[in-house]
Amino acid sequence: MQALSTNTGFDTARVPAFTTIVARGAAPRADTGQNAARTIDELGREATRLSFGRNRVIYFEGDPADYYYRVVSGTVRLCKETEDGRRQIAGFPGPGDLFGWAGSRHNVYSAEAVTDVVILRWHRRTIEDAIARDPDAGHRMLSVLFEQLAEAQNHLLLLGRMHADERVATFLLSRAERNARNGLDAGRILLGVCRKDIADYLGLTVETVSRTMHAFKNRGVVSFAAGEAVKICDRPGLERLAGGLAN
Amino acid sequence: MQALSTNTGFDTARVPAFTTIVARGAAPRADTGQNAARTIDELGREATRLSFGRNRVIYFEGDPADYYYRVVSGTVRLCKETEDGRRQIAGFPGPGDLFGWAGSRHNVYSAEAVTDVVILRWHRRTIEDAIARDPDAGHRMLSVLFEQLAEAQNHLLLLGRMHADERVATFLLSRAERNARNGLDAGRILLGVCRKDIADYLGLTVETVSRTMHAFKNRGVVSFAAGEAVKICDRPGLERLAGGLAN
DNA sequence: CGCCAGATTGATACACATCAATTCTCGTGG
DNA sequence: CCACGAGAATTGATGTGTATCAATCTGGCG
Repeated sequence: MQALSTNTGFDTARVPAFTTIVARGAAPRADTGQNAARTIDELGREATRLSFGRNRVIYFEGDPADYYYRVVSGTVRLCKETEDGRRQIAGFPGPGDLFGWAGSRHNVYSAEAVTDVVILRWHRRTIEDAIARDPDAGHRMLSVLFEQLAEAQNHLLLLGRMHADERVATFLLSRAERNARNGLDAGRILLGVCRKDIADYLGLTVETVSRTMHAFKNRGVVSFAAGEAVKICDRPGLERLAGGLAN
Repeated sequence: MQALSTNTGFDTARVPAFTTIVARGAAPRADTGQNAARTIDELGREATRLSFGRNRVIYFEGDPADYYYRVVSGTVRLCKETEDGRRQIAGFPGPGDLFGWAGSRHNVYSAEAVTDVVILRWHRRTIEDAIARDPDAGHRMLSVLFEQLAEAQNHLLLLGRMHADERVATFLLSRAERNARNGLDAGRILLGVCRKDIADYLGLTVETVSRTMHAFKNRGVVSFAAGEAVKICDRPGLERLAGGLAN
């Protein structure tokens, strides 16, 4: 087991060359008071704090999955690509969200920085030790995983059976809800990811995403504001478009 | 906490009317020696043994998710439906596989019996108690979940970005591998589920599944045998069709 | 000001869905 | 043992939602 006594007991040995260690073992931001992440919070001192520039790779699909991560600031994308360039995005972890270590041996997806990001990283063993010490920590880790599994399974229905307009509406609503959870205005969505990322998350093309969003605008369901902001003008309408899958 | 001292300490109070309690707290079949399920095995005595006839519902999407299940025999489907009848299947748990309790509060998917099935059921609290007693049990539960999450994430790429022939080829190979894990002939696939279930798992229609499988047959990649059996004649060919996603 | 990546818009193509018959399979009863 | 029926699977003809290809537009930045 690693040294736990010092305030800054983090290792740098395994940090990939393209990463930069930004901070000492400071406590993670408490911006999202998600109870599910508490276990991780308590391990704040054992975390390595890393930052990645826009579009840098945090880890590759196929790499040994020995670490667990938490986003401090910025947005990450979890993605996977075929040789001929088709890409699927599984999710966009944001501040407070956990990701990584999603398989026994190797990562199933890559993780990349959508924006400049700051993340905390723990070795798998650190988490395992914490669970061994504190049974309650095990429950909380299980909760986190159950939530991620539920999210992935909802995503299956979207990709397998929903039409383009339902997919886009569902995406907009999920973004709005994320805003609400973070105490922001739920009526004004900051997308935070480009059209290509949205398309690859929804299993569509950029053209279809663009057309669908403009169709929503023309119907008066949303309007476009400064920057990448989308304003929800008719939430019930948007929910109807999402087909009752607004979660 | 429930009584643990008796050999047959299972409750019947919450068994839905359409289920039948078949057996006493007998040890589960050790047919699949998957280490990941060991935790559950050790709890065999606390399990309720249930059986369901073909197409009966084990639990509904939206029901409180208080139970965890293990398949003893038969095949289960995890599925979700829109009001207008579109259906997505997330997976087909078979002997030895765990399912259920996949969200904090409520089930995200329904579970139904594809064939006649026998399953073991534990209350969530039983699992939580086991984890509290035995830290190693927590790791094993986490492993199970990580595996399920990885499976779901692979399924995302299939549904979001793969063509019909790639989907079908991937499905056939995954069935073959399951056979191999269970000690059966990996060259002879017993589908065990009807075309509609395959279609809803792959995000296609029955017609497309049928056409694609026959196209494989005409190319000499597979051949059809008695019953629902499919014989793999050209495994490298099938793997090429799957597009390197044969897992 | 001019560059360039990202976004939009339009015209066309195509993979798969949909609709519509058959044909197969297998359990059941005469 | 065979006829029957019903659900499942196959096969064919046609439709359509979204991809693809191809410009054009926009906005941030050196």
